[in-house]
Amino acid sequence: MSSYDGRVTRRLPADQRRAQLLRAALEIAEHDGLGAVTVRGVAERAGVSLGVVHYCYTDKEELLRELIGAVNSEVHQAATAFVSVDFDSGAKGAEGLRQRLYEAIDLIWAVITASPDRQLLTYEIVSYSLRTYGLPEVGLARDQHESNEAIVRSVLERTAASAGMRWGMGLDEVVRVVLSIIEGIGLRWQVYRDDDEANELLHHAVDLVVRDALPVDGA
Amino acid sequence: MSSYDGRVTRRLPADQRRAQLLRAALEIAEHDGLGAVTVRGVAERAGVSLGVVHYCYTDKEELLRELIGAVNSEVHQAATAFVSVDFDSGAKGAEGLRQRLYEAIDLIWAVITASPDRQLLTYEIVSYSLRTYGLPEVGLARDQHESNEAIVRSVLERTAASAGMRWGMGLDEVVRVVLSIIEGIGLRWQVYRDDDEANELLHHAVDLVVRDALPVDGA
DNA sequence: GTCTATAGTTGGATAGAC
DNA sequence: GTCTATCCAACTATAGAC
Repeated sequence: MSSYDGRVTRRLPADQRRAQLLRAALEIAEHDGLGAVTVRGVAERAGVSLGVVHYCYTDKEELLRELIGAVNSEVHQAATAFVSVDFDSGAKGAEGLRQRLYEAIDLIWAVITASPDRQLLTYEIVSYSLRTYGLPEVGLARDQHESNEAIVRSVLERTAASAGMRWGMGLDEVVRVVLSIIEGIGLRWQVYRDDDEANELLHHAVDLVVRDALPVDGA
Repeated sequence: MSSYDGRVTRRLPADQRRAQLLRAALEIAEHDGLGAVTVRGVAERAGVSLGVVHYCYTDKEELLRELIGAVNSEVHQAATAFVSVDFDSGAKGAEGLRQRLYEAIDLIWAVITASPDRQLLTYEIVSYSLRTYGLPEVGLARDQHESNEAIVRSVLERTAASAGMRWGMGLDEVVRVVLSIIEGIGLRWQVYRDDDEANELLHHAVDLVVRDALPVDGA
């Protein structure tokens, strides 16, 4: 028996099987949507028999839960990678801040649009979590938002500091507003797939937000 | 045979059956998600035999297509109703504009949060349209956005005019940015369901946007 | 023209083989 | 410990009854 990528994989230890199955599930979810993930489909894609999936995962829900966890973990990883990006160079003042934010937003946007299907999947995860577990336990959906919030916070904090500015409405508030704007533009982009428009909107958004920044006392 | 609401409905003309079935489908979609809509479930909820659904709708896809159309049509109706809301009274200038926008955003937000499940359904419709029909024909998903865009445009146009202001970055651009902000905050609200936070974010967003407004020449 | 009874497919889960 | 063969439920769709 051989898996979809040609490797012969008879009798693998459960740990490696789980990883292989998870990868197959992720590919299906990304390509055809979370709703298209079936136990049978995952087995087929991984080139194993149906029961193998149920040997590695007690039921479908556990598989999906792990799938969502994997997506969140990748989002989190991308977020932490972002913290090491440098925004220290450039002019001081509002104009310097604007330039830094343009740069940052271009980077963030590049990550988002690199995989539209993956991005769409994250929206589906939100729906799924809300519909399946309800409000009490939407933790799965929140993890994503918190990672994204960390990126935005890091960017807004450091760009402002290095430009000698501070946020008028308070860091937490700007962070949430900016994150919402990005998410909203992301949603709109899913529907229209107009890269130029999205880029324009993001820059307009930066322009609006920069107006909230004030010089730090004594700068 | 009696339907779920108690009315006896044997041998109804197809038109009325279609309407009844559509309503049942909508209720299921709203309550349990678009993915939970099954031909059987719709039949059961409407209190009719399974085949009746297939007599009224050739297949499940046609039913879903009509369901989405119905949702879009309701969104559109809500949008047009909004055009008759009056923003003509109040002070001139930036402060007057801000007050008008607060008022308008509160109204819009009330509509959105009146039915969270319905709101979540609209996100699911976007995913479904994209996954099922692909980019070539996402018209179904775009209809919603266009209705919403019409509301926002109408509001921004009239509030500014009546406050004697104009939009610095151009009406089309502000409209798209504001719509994106609202959608983004809506998405965030789905995850956190924090009414106070959402309200605060919306007001912050208004504050940012108002800074873009300029007095009209000769005002 | 409207609805019932039936068929065929796909899905999740398990008992038992190796 | 790992996988195969089998089961049963739920789904979409149709043929034919009234």
